[in-house]
Amino acid sequence: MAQAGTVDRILDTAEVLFAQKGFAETSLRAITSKAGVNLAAVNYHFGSKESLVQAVFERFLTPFCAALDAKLDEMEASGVPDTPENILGIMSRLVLGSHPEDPQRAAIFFRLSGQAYSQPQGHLREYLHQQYGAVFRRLQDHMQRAVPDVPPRELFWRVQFSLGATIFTLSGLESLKDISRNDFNMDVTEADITQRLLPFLVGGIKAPVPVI
Amino acid sequence: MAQAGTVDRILDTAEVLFAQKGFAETSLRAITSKAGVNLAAVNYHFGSKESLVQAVFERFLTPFCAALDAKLDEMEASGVPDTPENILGIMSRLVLGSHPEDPQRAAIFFRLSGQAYSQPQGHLREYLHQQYGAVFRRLQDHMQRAVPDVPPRELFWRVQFSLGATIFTLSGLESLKDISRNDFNMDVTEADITQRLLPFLVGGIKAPVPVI
DNA sequence: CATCGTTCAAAACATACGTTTCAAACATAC
DNA sequence: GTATGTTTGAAACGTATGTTTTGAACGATG
Repeated sequence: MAQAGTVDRILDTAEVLFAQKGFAETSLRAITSKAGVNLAAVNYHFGSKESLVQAVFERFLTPFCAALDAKLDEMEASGVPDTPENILGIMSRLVLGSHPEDPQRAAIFFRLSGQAYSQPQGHLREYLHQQYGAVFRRLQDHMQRAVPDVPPRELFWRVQFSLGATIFTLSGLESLKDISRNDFNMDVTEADITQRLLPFLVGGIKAPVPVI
Repeated sequence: MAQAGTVDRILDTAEVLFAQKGFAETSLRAITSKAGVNLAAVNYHFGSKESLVQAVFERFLTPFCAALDAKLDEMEASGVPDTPENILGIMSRLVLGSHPEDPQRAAIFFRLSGQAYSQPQGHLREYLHQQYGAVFRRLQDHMQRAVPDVPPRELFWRVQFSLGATIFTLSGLESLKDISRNDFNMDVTEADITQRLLPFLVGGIKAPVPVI
């Protein structure tokens, strides 16, 4: 099992480079040379570059969704009420605390998610939605109980808006950090942003529904 | 000036293909062959592929920002009060109505914006921010007057969140249309989304600021 | 009509990419 | 120790890319 080192080194390097430069802009040669493995190793272990991309996402999302499921179980068991604040709080604590040993990991997570969502063809997006749609729907159900006055169809879009605001902001955080440093003399971290995001999202989700 | 036809055919085709498949995934050969011009025409008229990308954005954003500036002038002159609803309403009407002869144009606009923002290296993002930062700041000033209780630094991020929710959602609208059709038996248009977006964004921007 | 700057077309160029090949190194089982 | 299946290493393959070159066609100017 000496190849385990190879496979993990490829995944570790690929996830960083994909987040930094995008999928198309990251060559297998860049990955393998930085990982210190042979060029052919990717095709040998993963079959193709596209499968590598999927593998990177699986290694990220499978544990994350499992943890989210567990947290939701815990929430239901302990009788914590369904409120937007509680649900979004669970999410943000999970994301920020998922890899406490490596704080940059959360940033990578969001950059990768942003890449996947803005991928024009969207086949990765659909793959993710079908692979992890169950957890997403469970989250949406809890949110529905939190704001029963918002019609389900309206809430669906509001959750999408929330996703957008979150991923979009945290995925492009590097540029925004510079702007905020120049314009407001303010240094900012991922945790700061999520703290500011929470009331914004709650306000949006609880907003009155216009009568059309 | 017979080349005007060539230049515009290139821009027309490039903007569609870029929106459909992304920058890196769209080759100059795909553009030129679909546009019915010679391969060398891009490098002759624009210098390089990267300059083509910038030219596509300039042709989009320069008139848009000019129109936005005019609308803000008009708003200030007519004494319409600064409220989040009014400001965001101007934006959405502007985006949706900017090319009434081609309703798909708005979708292309957002897909391109999403591409630019999620571009990992972010050099396009910075270019846009420095090129059109003035209008952005003006918009932000109006919003500040609309919600004077929100501290400027907080508002900066809330505007970013709003941008994220908007661009992110409307940039990936094709996939979301399918989901919403399957899960809610609901057909949806760009105008529908912006109508749902407005109260969400207003709720987020006006949300109470937590005491930290 | 001749000339000059501009635009177009076809071809070639150099390079980078994902992938495949094949033999050597390795680990494991008999 | 030999044989077998697995993993690595170096090289090559085929292809697609952005870019450059060269010369012809065109249109205005003198």
